[in-house]
Amino acid sequence: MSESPRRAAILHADLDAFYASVEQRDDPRLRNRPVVVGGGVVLAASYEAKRRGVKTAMSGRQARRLCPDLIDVRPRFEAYVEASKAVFEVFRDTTPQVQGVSIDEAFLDVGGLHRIDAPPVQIAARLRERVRDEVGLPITVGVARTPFLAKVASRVAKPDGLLLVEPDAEDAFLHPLPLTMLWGVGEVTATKLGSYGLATAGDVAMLGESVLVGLLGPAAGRHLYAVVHGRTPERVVVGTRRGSIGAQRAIGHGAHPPEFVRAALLGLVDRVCRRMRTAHRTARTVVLRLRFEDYSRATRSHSFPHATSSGADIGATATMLLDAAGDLIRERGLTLVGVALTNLESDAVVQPQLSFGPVDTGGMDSAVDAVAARFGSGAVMRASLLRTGDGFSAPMLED
DNA sequence: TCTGGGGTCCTAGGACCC
DNA sequence: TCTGGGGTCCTAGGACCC
Repeated sequence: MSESPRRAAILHADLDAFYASVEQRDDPRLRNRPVVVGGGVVLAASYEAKRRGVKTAMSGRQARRLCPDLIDVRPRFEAYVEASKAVFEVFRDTTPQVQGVSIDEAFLDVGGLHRIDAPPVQIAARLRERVRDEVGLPITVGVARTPFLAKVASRVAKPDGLLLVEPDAEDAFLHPLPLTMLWGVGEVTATKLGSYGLATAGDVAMLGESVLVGLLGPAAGRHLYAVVHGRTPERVVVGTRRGSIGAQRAIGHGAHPPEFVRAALLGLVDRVCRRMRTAHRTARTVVLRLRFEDYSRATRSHSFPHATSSGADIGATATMLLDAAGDLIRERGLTLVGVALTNLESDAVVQPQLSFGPVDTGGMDSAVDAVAARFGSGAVMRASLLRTGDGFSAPMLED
């Protein structure tokens, strides 16, 4: 195995203040003005608002206190989905190796584009122009050897920027950065490390891996060690499917009648079941999410022996979990209820399970023949033959 | 400064199996 | 009678991301 060339060929493309930029694009009166999208809570803030201290997830009241001339716009999610699709078309037109991260960002591997006689930075510059011209939105691109470094580069370059991190300048780029600039280091970890006098990536780079593992646990410790030494995976990951589908609803403070909570929960169940069926998925685990007056949280879950998409089963299970959490709810006061479906499977797996067998005592070959005779040779390709006490049985997993 | 609606991944204990 | 190690699944909680 030969050493791969150290080349900055990963782009991280990240739309700036995405929801707010779409609103400013569609309504000229909002341009160059401090704009937030969202009602009670800030979902997105334009850079004019950010410069005044307004941040995502801040309450609307707090935001208006900081910025009295703030313009508050209701979200238009369809418009954002539409804009996202248009931007991702530009991404995929640039390279087939696109790894979506969220509605407004993606990693692009442009290392395999030998036909294009341009270095990755030029491809990145062209991408920015195209998104600006064709979709009308500002986008920042970081270019580096690994997705992680590209992500940090785009963070540093925001807004409306382009930043290349050359492979031989990675430490010089990374080490002066405060820990919170590193993707995956949040408030809790930064505070913990800060209590040991560690403020920058360079500070952490002086520590051994075992020290970090002792501080943060095996996974987080090893990950951060790899991060500060530039040893993060070089490839983008394409073709993964989501692992859970959920919905939740804030129901406000104060007492809520149990029937109200139950109805809200069943409404959420209905929503996630629809989304799941549209995605041709089934779920094996139902998770009830709760949040309380004191902002503490709790989850309750139940797994089925087999995956299902049945709204009736999922609704009954969610209701059962809610009833079982009755004491907790009465003690702490409920402010949010949610449901998530996890352990998702492809719905082909729970197509009618044709059970067949035991078929033979002669061995695998005759079992295969018997299944082929009954269901056609194609079925054998997709059947699992199970050895039983007296031969083989063939549960038909797909039809 | 008290916070909306989506997600991902990791940890840890207990049950259960070999 | 007491004693391993290793693995998987389930449940609950927590950190983090946008």
